[in-house]
Amino acid sequence: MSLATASRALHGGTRVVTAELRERVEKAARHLGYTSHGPAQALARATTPVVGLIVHDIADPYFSALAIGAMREAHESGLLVLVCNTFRDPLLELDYVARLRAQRARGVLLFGSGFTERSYQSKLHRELDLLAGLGGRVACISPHGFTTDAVLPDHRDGGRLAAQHLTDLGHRRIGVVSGPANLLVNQERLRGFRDQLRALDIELPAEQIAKADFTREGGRAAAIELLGRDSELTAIFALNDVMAVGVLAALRDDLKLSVPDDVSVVGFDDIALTADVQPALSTIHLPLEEIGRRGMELLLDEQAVSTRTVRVPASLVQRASSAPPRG
Amino acid sequence: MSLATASRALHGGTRVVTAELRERVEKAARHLGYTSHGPAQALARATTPVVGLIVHDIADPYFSALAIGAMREAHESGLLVLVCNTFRDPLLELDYVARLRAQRARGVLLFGSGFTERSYQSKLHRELDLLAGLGGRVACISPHGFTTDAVLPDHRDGGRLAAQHLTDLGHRRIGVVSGPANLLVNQERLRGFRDQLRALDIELPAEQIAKADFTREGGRAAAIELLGRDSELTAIFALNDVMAVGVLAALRDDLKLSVPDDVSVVGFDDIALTADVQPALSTIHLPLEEIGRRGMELLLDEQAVSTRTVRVPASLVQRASSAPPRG
DNA sequence: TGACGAATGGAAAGCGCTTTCCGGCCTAGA
DNA sequence: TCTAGGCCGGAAAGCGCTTTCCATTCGTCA
Repeated sequence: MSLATASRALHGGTRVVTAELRERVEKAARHLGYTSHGPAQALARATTPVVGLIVHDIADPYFSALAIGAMREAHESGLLVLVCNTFRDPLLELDYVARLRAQRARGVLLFGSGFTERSYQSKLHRELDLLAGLGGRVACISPHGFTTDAVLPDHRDGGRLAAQHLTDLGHRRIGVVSGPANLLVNQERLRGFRDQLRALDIELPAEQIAKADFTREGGRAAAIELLGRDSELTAIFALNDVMAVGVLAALRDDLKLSVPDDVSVVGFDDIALTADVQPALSTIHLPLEEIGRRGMELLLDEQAVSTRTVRVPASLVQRASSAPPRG
Repeated sequence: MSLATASRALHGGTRVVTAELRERVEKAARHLGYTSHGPAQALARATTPVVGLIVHDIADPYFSALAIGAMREAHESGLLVLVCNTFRDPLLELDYVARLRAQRARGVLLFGSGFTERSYQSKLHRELDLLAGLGGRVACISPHGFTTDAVLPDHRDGGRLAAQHLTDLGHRRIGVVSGPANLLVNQERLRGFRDQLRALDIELPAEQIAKADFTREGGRAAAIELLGRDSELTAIFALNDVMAVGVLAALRDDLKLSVPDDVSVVGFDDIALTADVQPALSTIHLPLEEIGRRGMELLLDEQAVSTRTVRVPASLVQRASSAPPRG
């Protein structure tokens, strides 16, 4: 019996084989402890069963929620997922795209936000173009500064909703804990927030904005700074939940202020456990797992006639951390 | 110029090449937009630059904390990580090991716990043996029912510490929210807890143990059940933090009981945000990221003379959710 | 019963790379 | 000036598979 026959029996492929023969081959394979050689198959078939996922930090609940959605979808298509953790380093991101290309990944799904720097964007774009030239597909979540298939949560409107919520409650002097200024998502969220305030003729001077990285500790430090600069603030909007949790910690542990009595807090993303923190966090909800799933769907759906965009609305979830300002 | 020369220039490999030549080749490669073909390299070199990570649920902070540690280590060795999410399905786990073997992954790192079923264990063991026969390495976190390189957090002692803590506070009637009975980690933690109680002549009747899956909702339902069965319980020990958060939610939202005044709660793992929940959770700390890192270290360190075992101690972190029983 | 077509097994050509082996060139020592 | 030894570039084999192309066999219809 030849290799050709065996290959056909094992994978069907172009031609069908008698059930009896397949049976026989499979038994022999099992008996010999044979395992097909993936790289060789990839070479011969000119395709691999793997896709790449690029995340900034898989330990961040935001990314892991997106990831689980994407992985579920990938699993349903029988694909393996190479998870690339950039540790928020743009250079590493570029490097990973190149490596995924070398691995001939079917596609690359970019999570997290792109950076605003033009040079970064064009470099990344070039890497992705090379990938596409090799037949790889590309999709991303949130804007990355160039056009590809993308799932676009409405960050802008989310920011707007947060402003509306806080102003509806009566807040006028609101601090903002912003993430890194060069992240596109961050910009969008902030822009929506500011637009809404402006529509109501409320000021948002620079002193009321504090920068932090997207971490709990960053949020904590930023909150302390904000209230140090202006103790009259009655509310704080954190541009993501992880930082919002830090803000709550600062208020509770460092500043001994009560939330929402002294200060209201609103976050963004609605990650897991936001309902369980102290106090339960009001936030802008994004269906993260669903977003991840849709992203992978886009990546795997070959019928791309043109660039597709899936818009996902944001919504407000009011919990215990926001209330009308005291007095 | 031949392919051989180019290959040597690009990767060094067995022989060194003039700097000038390398320069020239690299420029040409860049100019042509050349990207090496990973699968072909893998075939020729008989090795791949990828390792596999098997997790039950990457969105669970326990696993994502382990994962980030492992990924950091893998990145330092220039390896790509294939993350396989089993969705807690043992069959899928077996399937993933087989697929990683087919992909000729350098090694497979198993997170999470093994199941107690003998048939599962022997099947998994067989898959892993085949992998090892192909030169792949294997390591795991927590016991899996067979011997490999392993990082073994002291689950037993963690359980013991939890019991000691609660009994030291004066609790005698303690409920336990257990995870699936067929998970080895779960067994170990419970055993340690029970041993310590027994040493103090305290009963732990079956009615004081409620089973749940390892989720927040599971913990919540289990807490309601436990207190329904015995309203005199003064404390609850949840076998992991995710369930403990569910227990807190049940107490707060469903049963309107105060923690720790009415009921004390202790968790296990010390995942992110446990300090931020309401009230801050007393728990058994495990250095998760470090554990993940050590696991990958074991996996990548080829010098394995014999099976290596890294033991990691557990420790108590007392926060606000545990206190002496009322009156 | 003969011949034609369908169906099936096998030989062989690659897929894109690495690496061994060989041959030519250059340097240095006699 | 001649030769031995060291270097370096290139040809070619081979990694393990898939798939095309042929050859063969079988079934069927005239």
